[in-house]
Amino acid sequence: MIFHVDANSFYASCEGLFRPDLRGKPIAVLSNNDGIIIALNAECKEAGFARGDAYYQKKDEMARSGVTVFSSNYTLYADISARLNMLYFRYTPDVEIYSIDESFLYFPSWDKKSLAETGSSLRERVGIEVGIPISVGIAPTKTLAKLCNKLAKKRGGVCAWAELDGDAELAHYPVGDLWGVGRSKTKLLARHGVDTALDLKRFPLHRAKECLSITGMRTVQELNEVPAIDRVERERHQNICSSKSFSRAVYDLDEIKTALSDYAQEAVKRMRAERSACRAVAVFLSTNPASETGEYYGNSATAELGEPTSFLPDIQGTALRLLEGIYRPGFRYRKVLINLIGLESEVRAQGELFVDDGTRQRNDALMTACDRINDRYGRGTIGPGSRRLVAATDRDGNRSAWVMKRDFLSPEYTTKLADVPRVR
DNA sequence: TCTGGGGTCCTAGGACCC
DNA sequence: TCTGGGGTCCTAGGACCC
Repeated sequence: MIFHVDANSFYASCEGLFRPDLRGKPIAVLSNNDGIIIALNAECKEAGFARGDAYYQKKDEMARSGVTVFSSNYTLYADISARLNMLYFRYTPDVEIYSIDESFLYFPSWDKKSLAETGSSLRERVGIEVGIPISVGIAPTKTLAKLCNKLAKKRGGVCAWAELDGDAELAHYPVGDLWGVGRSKTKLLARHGVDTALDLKRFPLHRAKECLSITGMRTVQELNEVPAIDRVERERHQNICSSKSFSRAVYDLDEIKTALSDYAQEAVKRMRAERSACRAVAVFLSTNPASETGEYYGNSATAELGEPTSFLPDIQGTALRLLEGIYRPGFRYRKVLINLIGLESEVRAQGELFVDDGTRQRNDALMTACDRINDRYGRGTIGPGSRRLVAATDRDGNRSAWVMKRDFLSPEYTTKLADVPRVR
């Protein structure tokens, strides 16, 4: 049996955790650059706000409704996520961490009663030890467990498939709300007369494969209680990408280069943390696609590296060269992205013939030293000489466009000594 | 002025292999 | 009337996820 465990309004719950003064009051968390609402608690939803709302449009209304607004604090959310999973591992060694706020827990099939009890106990323990509200869905397949979880949110936090009249529930469940059925599949299914989860459960397998491909067929199997979706348990990522929108339009190549250098350093740091090396680098540059003023321009370029590498100067140099190739003067650029592609184990990577191991070792030692300095004195303290063509703030202290806007950032309560809350 | 960031999987088609 | 059979690897683009 599978438990699907999901934290409710996770980012908003994390922010509320250290602010008991906000209990029962609306909370919203904003995206990078304080652009849109990406998480809101129940009180905030009740006040009429929704995920995806642009902050600058709702700002005044939110202030009137007494909403407390936070910028994204991923350091905090990642730490709380780790605490949740540590607790899940006490219940079963078999935990698949699916996202920052969702995990699948695998249990041997005990009798139904003790499973639902286990779900309630888990919820209670998490409430006491981590302080974040969670929901638990229990079913024989991942798709059904996720469905039960959605039902659980309205039914006391725990919902077991075995205790439901399955077909009756599926008949009320819109097919588009199922895991793995997005907008385009919903549209396509409607043409075949499939509107509810029950319709899809009864959809013939061979036809499902024809019109929905293998993934859609698996969804049909899972609705019929046949496990078909594998776990994703990967030692390392296949790609690592880093990107941020600028806080306003940027025209200047040097400014974009500075941002790209920063993202390259960030991506390489993450790659080195899992001891991987990449085979290729891709860069994407674009103006704001949503903008009604100004012409849209977006372009990307990819380059293979000589050998799989995690050496920042090589990766960054390649990225900057790619950027120069796709940059066109005169556009109002809003975003640049770097993607490290074809990741493999650094140890196993096939080396280039004429690069000697001494060079590799020196490069690695250099990168390790840089990582340590940046960990200790802050991101961007040291890096390749080509970065920081444009300073983070100008002479008057104005923030440069490539520096993220985060006006409502909460403290790093759990990961920075100076930010640990004081109690009396 | 201002609308997020980071991923995975699948498919089709081309290049190439013996 | 007729052109072999059976593969792998790679890439771009689409769909989907949180």
